[in-house]
Amino acid sequence: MEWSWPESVLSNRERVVEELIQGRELASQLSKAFANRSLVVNGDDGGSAEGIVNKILGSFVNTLLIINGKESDQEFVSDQIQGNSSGVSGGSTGVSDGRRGGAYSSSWDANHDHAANIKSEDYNEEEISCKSTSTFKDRRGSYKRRKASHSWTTDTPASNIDDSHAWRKYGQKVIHNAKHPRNYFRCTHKYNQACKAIKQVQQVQDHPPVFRTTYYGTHTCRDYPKASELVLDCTSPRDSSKFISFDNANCLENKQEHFTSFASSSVKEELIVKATSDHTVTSHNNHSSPSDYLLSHDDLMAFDSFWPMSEFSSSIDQYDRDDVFLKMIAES
DNA sequence: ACGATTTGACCGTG
DNA sequence: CACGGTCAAATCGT
Repeated sequence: MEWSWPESVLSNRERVVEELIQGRELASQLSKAFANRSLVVNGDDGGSAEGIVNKILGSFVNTLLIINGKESDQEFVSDQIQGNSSGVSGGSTGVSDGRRGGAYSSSWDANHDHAANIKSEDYNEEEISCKSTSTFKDRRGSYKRRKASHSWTTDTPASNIDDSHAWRKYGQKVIHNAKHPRNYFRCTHKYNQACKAIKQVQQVQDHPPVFRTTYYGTHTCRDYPKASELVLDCTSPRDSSKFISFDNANCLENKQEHFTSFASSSVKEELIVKATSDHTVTSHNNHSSPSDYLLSHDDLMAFDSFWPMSEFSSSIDQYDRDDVFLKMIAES
């Protein structure tokens, strides 16, 4: 039952999701930057609120470009980003091309060789179902080595930073030329909710201890305290122009309690964030229909659930998202 | 008893 | 063939 829709359709679809997720993560960083003034990103200015805002804008511009099929037009990209960011931040350096500064490489360069990187994300549904067959035991250790799926890295002084997700360790490996072993974690809900999120934690420095956590994949599970309550509802569900609201002061104001409580509980120590998103989306899922080029409900749910401690929540009612996306794409 | 962790085996990739 | 990512039986912790 293999469907073989054009890969570009699927890759674009997934890339849109990844771009949105990245934007959301950046938004969370921004909130942390506000909550914890000491946040540093990768040693450059990317940790400033302004820098993060620019990256967020770049991420969402990417999304629109992917949808429009204009992502290869780098002049267009630069114009869009710089124009937008200057309007918001009062004229900054804008979003870099992702290589400069090493933080959050953007999709338009990361995806030039996208077709060559079409590999399976480990544990797509096909593989899971395959493993439940008679070959389950025989395929022990079988996997597709991850190449460059959406990932980001944080450096922390402790290995057990609370990122508000439930992780389960599934492996530890001595890494060549590394002093410390690498630890592998998957989401606790990998099986009961088919959550694909994993992370790797490795100590990269002794004194002071620095633990590098690399996240792969996105949480599609819903295992965080009343996340739905964090979905801001201060705009009309039908107001698609505020689909993702980063500048809605009312929202932040109304949810200030949530904001501060999350920030204070999750940022316990000075957090040094090194963002190195190697932003190539990989997938060879072929079971989607062409209409899935528009984000599916699951994708949107995944996006919405991805960042549990994000104070910047989608202000859209979940039941209206498909409509909103249709409208957004049409408007773009 | 049950879930989490440990750890050696397995296997794909480069 | 070395390396690194994952599996799963054994073990541990509550």
